[in-house]
Amino acid sequence: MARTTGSHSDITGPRIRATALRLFAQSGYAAVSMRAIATDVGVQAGALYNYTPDKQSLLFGLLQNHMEDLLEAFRDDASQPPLDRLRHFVDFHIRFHADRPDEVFISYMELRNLTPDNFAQVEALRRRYENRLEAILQSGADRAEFDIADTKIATLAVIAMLTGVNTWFRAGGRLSLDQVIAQYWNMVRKSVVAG
Amino acid sequence: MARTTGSHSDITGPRIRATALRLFAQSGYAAVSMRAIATDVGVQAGALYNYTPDKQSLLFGLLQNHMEDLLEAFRDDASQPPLDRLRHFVDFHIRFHADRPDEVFISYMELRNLTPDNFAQVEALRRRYENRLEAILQSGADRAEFDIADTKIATLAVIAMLTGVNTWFRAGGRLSLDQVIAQYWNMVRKSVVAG
DNA sequence: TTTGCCTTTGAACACCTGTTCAATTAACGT
DNA sequence: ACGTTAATTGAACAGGTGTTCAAAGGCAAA
Repeated sequence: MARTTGSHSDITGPRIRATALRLFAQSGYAAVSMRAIATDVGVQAGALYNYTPDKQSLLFGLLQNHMEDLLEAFRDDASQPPLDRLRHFVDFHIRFHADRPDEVFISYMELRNLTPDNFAQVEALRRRYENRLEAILQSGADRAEFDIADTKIATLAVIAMLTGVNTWFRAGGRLSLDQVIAQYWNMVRKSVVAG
Repeated sequence: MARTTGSHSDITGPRIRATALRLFAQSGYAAVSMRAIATDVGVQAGALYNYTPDKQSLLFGLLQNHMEDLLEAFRDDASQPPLDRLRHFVDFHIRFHADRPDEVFISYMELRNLTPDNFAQVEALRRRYENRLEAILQSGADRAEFDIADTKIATLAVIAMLTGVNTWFRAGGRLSLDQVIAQYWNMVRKSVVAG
């Protein structure tokens, strides 16, 4: 056999990326072989190389796409009051990440499996996202509406707290996403507003 | 050659565990071969099997030790006011974790490389640690000194926030550990105390 | 100095790794 | 219907994987 019936790059390409994402999240980049991805998709390992130059690019593409989607999806309006902007950030961050558990997971776990160049690119994108939050916190601190000792640390603290939702939240669990967001918003708000 | 001069299990054993810890943290469990560990220690791969039945046990032992050390090191005094107990927790958690970056790292990253049985055991230890914090938050909520919607979520939120310190803190950086702890304590305190 | 134990070597086992490429065949435009 | 292009196979490559074990030799007690 060679080319198989129904085969098409518009179908195989996305399926390879989706499978790689799922398997990387499940078992880790190093533990997933190209043959395992191929078998799951239903092709031979060689066929993967029509869609990625190598395994590393497959991982990098997934992380890069995720970070770019994240940056593009977040809309901030600097003309709004800082507290409103912060609430929007908390709501957006939890919702966006809850929708993409696998992407979020590999974005944190597989960074060290990127080549130095690829790592630097993904890291730059993440820094840009963090800066968006820091700008909000800084704006609130400037107007004395927030009481924050160090905006850099507060940024990292808030993001770590919010992203932590992904380690335990499952749709259909004890709490709805709205309830979760409400409580996290309460905690974030109280932790930064001026007394 | 067979047995080498100066070889002794009291020396080789700890060195193997220390090397495994460092390499697992650096590159990930799946990416580190037994031969890589052996080479770093200065022995042949076969020698490792005098000290561990297999690679999996090497990882499990490291995680189990870390969690048991953590549980044993944390001292809580239920007769103290909740706010004092919480401050002690924040201080302890950040300090203990800052001292053991590699252990903390693999405890979060390599959980999925444990067999189901080993995973369950480590997870149980972690749950016990989380319960210690939840008891503090619950105690404060019971006395209306804390305002917390759901203590389970608040527990996870606080731990995620505090453990996040390890992703960026490096001794000798812009801020001292004391400064970091002070700011995190501020944020945690404000996020849970009753208004 | 001899004896027996402890520790390590080094080779071997069976199998898996990422990647390449000529051959083969389906799909598509004319 | 034909010719071109796109997609896939399947074998091959060179090397790496965790693990086992007989043989070897340093070590400590008698």
